[in-house]
Amino acid sequence: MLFSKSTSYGIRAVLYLTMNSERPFVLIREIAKELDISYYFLGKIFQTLIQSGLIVSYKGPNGGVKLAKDPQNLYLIDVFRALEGNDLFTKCVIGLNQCSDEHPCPLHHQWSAIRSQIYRMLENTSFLQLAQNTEAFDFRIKNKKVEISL
Amino acid sequence: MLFSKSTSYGIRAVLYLTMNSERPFVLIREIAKELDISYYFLGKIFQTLIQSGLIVSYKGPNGGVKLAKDPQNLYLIDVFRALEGNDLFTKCVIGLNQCSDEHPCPLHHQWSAIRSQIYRMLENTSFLQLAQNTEAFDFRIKNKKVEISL
DNA sequence: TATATTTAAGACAATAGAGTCTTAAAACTT
DNA sequence: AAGTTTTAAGACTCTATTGTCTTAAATATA
Repeated sequence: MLFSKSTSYGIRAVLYLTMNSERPFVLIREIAKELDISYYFLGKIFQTLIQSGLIVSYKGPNGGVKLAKDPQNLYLIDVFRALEGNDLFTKCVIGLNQCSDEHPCPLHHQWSAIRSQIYRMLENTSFLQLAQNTEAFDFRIKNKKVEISL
Repeated sequence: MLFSKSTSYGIRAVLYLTMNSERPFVLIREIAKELDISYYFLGKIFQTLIQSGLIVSYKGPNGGVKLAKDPQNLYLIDVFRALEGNDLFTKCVIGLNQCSDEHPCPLHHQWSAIRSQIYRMLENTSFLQLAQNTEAFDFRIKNKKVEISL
């Protein structure tokens, strides 16, 4: 999987905040409920995003979380780096301790090309774009309720 | 990470077998030693590859493992599917239970394009090619020994 | 037949990721 | 000041992956 669960949840949550960026603060509890994510787990994820400086939080009544900056300047790569780290872009695809353009592994060149594309996608996609497209095209951001058959 | 450790080890081991495909059977112990992989763990990985029909094994003296078919017809995607499964190509990139071209998630279209490239790379790269290139260009397939500084 | 070699399979341990809960700290309300 | 709301942080559990070990089964050799 490209994204861990933490990263997937983080991206969806930040997108939710972007789509609600006119509001002062949004409750983590609300985001968790709206996106069908465990409240406790999402709380942990926000701790990381806050420590990374992407999100600002406020305690107490009327508190919650909000974007630390304009969603126009907030990119997928920011959330990815905060939650997933940078290994995808620095480590050898088959796990060798030394692998470079000069001394590549057998998959190095092919993988480098694809990895650059992933990087460009994450680097060039802002949360503002995502939010606008999500609204314009009604993209899905939450799980579909499943019918329980008895 | 694109590949789990099992998949990375599996790819390297199958490549090793391809580069030794003139030999009747190769010991798992030898592969493990040559590639700096735990013998026990590699044994487990070979069990899966054997059950998937990619590898043939033989017990007892002069036994070991070998490719089940010509490396010209053995592709990265085969080992990937056997060890990693097919989730990368079927599941939503941000983990939604329903996500399709008709009802996509916000990253669906961008990710689909990249995912197709990954698929093509895995599908089009045979182990024979990998082995030939590895020999021609002296690609790395094992870890570099690290200097222990006292 | 007895012994050595090698994979097969199951049990087990260690680690990391995912998920839950409790208490503390901060901020507001009354 | 007391109580309520909300995030912060730490402890803890659960699960999957990774890694190790032991025993069984198959094969060859002497």
